[in-house]
Amino acid sequence: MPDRGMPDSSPPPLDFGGAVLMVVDGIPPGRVMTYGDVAAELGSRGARAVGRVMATEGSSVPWWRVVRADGRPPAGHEVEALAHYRAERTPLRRGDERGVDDGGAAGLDDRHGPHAYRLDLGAARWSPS
DNA sequence: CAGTTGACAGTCC
DNA sequence: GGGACTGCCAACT
Repeated sequence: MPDRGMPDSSPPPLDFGGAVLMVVDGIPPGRVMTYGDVAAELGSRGARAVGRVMATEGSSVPWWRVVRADGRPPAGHEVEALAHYRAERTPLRRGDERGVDDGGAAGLDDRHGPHAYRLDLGAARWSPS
């Protein structure tokens, strides 16, 4: 058998990114997972590597369900993620929940920054099992 | 082939 | 409770 003149130039069907997308896609609505948890699920500790995948192929998965260990959504998408959290009833920690309906510009109106809201990981953290 | 970057995490002050 | 430094892993230049 003759050799393999063709150095298979086809990429593997399931690489690191594929596994990440699969885990993220397995996160149910109303729940969130930290980058570290996703990486740990893959047997890796490259939390940053997971974030990198989300930045490239994340457009194909509910990226808003993947948040940081601080309880903050991905950088540059805080506002976009907030819209999804409110729609999915994800446990948020805005200092004090006063009803989803604040009646006005509240929600994006923060005194500490453009978006100082945080997720309640203690209640929204989900583990695949 | 090596250095740099990046949608992070964990620990110390 | 928040800010700064270091560590890790994968992809890009």
